[in-house]
Amino acid sequence: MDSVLTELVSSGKITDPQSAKGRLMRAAAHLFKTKGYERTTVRELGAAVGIQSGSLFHHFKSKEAILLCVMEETIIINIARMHEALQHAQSAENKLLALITCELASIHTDTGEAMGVLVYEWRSLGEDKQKYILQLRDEYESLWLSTIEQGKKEGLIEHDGFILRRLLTGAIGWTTTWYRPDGNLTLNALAKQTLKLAIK
Amino acid sequence: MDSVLTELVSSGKITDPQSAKGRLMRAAAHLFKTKGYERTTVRELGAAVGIQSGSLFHHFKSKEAILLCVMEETIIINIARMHEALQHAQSAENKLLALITCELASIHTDTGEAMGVLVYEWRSLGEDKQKYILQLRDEYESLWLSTIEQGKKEGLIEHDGFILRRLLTGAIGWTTTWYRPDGNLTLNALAKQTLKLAIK
DNA sequence: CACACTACCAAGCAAGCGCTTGGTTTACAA
DNA sequence: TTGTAAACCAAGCGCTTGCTTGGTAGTGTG
Repeated sequence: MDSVLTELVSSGKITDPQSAKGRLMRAAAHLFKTKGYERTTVRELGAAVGIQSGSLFHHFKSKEAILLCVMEETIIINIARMHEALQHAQSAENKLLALITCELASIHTDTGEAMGVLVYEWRSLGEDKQKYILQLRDEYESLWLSTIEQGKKEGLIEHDGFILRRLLTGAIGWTTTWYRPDGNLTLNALAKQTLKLAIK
Repeated sequence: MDSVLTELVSSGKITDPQSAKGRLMRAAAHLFKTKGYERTTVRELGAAVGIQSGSLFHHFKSKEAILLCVMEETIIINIARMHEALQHAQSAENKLLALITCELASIHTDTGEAMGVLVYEWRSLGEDKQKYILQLRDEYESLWLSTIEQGKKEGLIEHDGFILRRLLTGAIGWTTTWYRPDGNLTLNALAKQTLKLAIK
């Protein structure tokens, strides 16, 4: 467990992955990612952690609350990790590479399944919950946009900032469907290839 | 209605959009895209075209069959349109621009909602149906890969072909979440910006 | 020991789901 | 006019869904 994660757990900002609730959330992320939220039943969810379906509602007040919690904590973790990664980079190119690597890692390491849920299942949230998640997302995106702006000032980037970020979001997010970390292509190599899209 | 579409309709390869079945499929694509397949009920589907829910099953043998039909015809249409577009381009750069423009158009014009369904709802298909759709998809992808290979031979492209195509797939597909054709950015301008990612 | 609290189970309710059924209307050809 | 088939309706069946309820075992605290 990395230091960013332990810090978040001990400060109470996210659920301890070791706890019963944490294990439930991991199981939920797995099922929501592989089967989709709507096709996952509370009975499957219960069985995945070895309890009755009704007992879930002792930990969460609804199925939707589980989904929300998974999404919320995933964003919080990855915002924190991105902040951390940015601190070790100075030039725009290094910062951009750090962001790309971070985002790829968020999809292909521990938070991977939850990130998939975040992207594909947000429509299953009620309207007000969607707004809340979108708000967290804006915080995350501002880290990207300010780095890209620095890149434009340094003459590294020609594209419009918003368009470039959105194209990159798609390119990186889509890797969830094809990239496998245990294959020939390392995550860092993929990050470099992706960086090459953005800069000349 | 473009000539490619009329040809496909009159040869019986796809359903006439004017027919009752065609209107139903368009309504289904709209609901599946905006609400998701699982969250769309046959009662809503019926109401959208002004018939009882049970009457749907006169046209399709199941709800899943509607989804499959929407996906199938959408790929067929867009394969045909891409073939057509490639015939008017010679250089790798022009061909690549044609492919990008075509794919963007597929997402943002008449087949747009159905394309969204194709990308986001394939997990709702049974296993054998998924395989069938994947097969059609391979046909579509081979058009991209051969064009990219031509680009590498002409020294236009540095990236690995498979990786580049997949990054572009994501970048283009993601535009469904943010690009609006009625805004300031034209579809052709967006295509050019996207092309700039791929080539030096 | 008594009390409170957390974590859970067993049972099942109300609602909504996809789909079936039997019958009616409409269109058109013989 | 009659026969046939397509298009549709009204009703509802059987099942699954998310969630509730009432109760119980285990654990720590005064």
